[in-house]
Amino acid sequence: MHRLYELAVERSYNTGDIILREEQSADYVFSIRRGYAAMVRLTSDGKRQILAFLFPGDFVGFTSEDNYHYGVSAIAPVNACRFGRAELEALVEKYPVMDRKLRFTLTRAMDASYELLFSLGRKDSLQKVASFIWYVSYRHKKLAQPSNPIHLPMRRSDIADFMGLTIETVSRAFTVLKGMDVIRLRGAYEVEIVDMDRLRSIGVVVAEPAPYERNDPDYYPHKAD
Amino acid sequence: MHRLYELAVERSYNTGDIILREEQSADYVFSIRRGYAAMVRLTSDGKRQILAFLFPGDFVGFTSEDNYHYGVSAIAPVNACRFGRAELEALVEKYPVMDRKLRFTLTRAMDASYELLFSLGRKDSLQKVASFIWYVSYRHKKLAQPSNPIHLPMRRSDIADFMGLTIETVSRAFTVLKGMDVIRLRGAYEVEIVDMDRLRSIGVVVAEPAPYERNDPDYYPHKAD
DNA sequence: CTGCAATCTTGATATACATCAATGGCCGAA
DNA sequence: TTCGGCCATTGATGTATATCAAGATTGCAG
Repeated sequence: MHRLYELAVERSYNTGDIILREEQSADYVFSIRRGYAAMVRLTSDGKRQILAFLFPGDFVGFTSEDNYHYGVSAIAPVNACRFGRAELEALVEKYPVMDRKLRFTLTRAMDASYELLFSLGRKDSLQKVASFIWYVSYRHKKLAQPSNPIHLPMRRSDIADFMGLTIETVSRAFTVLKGMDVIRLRGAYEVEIVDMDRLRSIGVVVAEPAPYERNDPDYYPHKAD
Repeated sequence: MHRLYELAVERSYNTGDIILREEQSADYVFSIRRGYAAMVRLTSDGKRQILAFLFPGDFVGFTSEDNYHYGVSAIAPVNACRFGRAELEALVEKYPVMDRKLRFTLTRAMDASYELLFSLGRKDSLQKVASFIWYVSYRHKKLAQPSNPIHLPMRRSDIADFMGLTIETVSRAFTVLKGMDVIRLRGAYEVEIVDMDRLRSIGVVVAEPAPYERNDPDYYPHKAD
C-alpha cells in the first residue's frame, strides 16, 4: 500500500481551483488527503450539476472513457495525491490486492451515486435537504470529525447544484427545518442537529419490508439449487 | 473466463418477476444473458425510482453493504446467470485478471450512473426523454441490435420512473418530439429516429469546449481560509 | 373477428419549485 | 472599529410538471 504513495505527486489547491478539467484526457487519478472538492458537470445553457462531493480519503478520476466527463474543483483548500493512470495500472498488475481495494472503493462510490439518484428523482425539496444534512453528518462521523454540530464545507449554491434545486429553495428548506426544531443554525455553515431521528425520517424515505405488491413471489427466497 | 460460468446457475424470469429483493442479504451477483431488467428503489409513500436498466451483458448485485439497497425485476423475459458472491471472490483471488475485468465493468456502470444523475438534476422533461431515446438506441447499437427503428423494452411508467417524471409527462414529450419530426412512432414501443442529430442536440446538453469561464480564481470567493 | 383490459394519449387544473427582486447578515480589508 | 461586497434569506410572481380525469389505442383471449 505504501508502494502506492511512492508514485504519487502531492499537490495543493485553493478554494475554487480546478483539480481536473472536463474533456481532459483521463491520465490521472487523485486521492483527496485534506479538504473538500466536488465533481462537476455543466450544461450548455449554464446550469451546473455536482455529481459527488469528495471528502478526505475519496478517490476521483476513474472512468471507462478516454476523457473525463466531469470536472473536479476544490470547494475548500485541498491537498491531494495525483497518480498516473498508467503507473497505477502497472502497480496493480504487480500487487493484485490493490485491485480488490480499488474495486471496493468503486463499489462504495456506486452505492453513494445510487443514493443520490434516488434523491434527485423522487424526493421533494425538504426531503432532499434533510437527507443532505444527514449525509454530511454521516460522512463527518465516518472520518471521526464532529458529526453533530457540523460544519458544512460547501455553500448553498453547491448544495443546490448537488440536489437539483436552486439556492433559494435550499435556503427555504433550511428555514423550514429550523421552524420544525429539527436543526439550529449558527451562521450559514454551522448546523446543529437538534432531532437526528426526525431529520432522518424526513430525508431517508426508503420503503418498508414488503415493497413489491405487483409481483408473484414464486422465486423468493431463492433456495440454493 | 469460462471458469466463471462453471459456477453460475442459469435462471429464467418472466416479465414482472423479482430477480433480487431490496434488503435481502447481498449473497449473489447476476449477469443478464437475455432480456431486460431494472434496478428499482421504492419510497415509503409509494413512489419508485429506477436506478438503471439492465441490458444483456450487464452485471448487477455488487454492493459495499451487507444487504442490497435496491431490488431488481425483469421488465421483459430474462435469462440470467447467478453467481455466489463468496465463490466469485474466491475465483477472483485465483485469477487476478478477473478483478480488472470486474473493476472495468463497475467503472462503466459508474459513468452511466453519473450520466443519469446529470439528467435527473438539470434536464427538463423534453431533454430527459430525448436523451433517454438516444441512450436506448446507443445501447442497442453496442449490442449489435437494430438501433434505428428501435424497440423500447420498457413501458412509459418505467421511463417515467427512470427519468424522475410521470407517465403523462413522458407521453407528452414523445408527442412533442413527434411534432418536431425528430421521431416517429409505430405503436408505443417502436420508435423511428428521423433526425438523430437533432435528437442528440436536444438531449445531450453538455457544455462546450471551455466550460469553466465562470471559474476564474474568483469563482469561489470564499477564499483560502 | 369481437370484446375487454391494460396502457398510452390528451385535456384541464393544481402546485412545488424556479425566477425575479429586495433585504439582511456575515466577514475580511482598511 | 467601520465599510463594502458576497452570500444567504425572504417575499412576490411565473412556469414546468404533477395530478386528476376522460378518451383512444393496442393487443390479447376467446
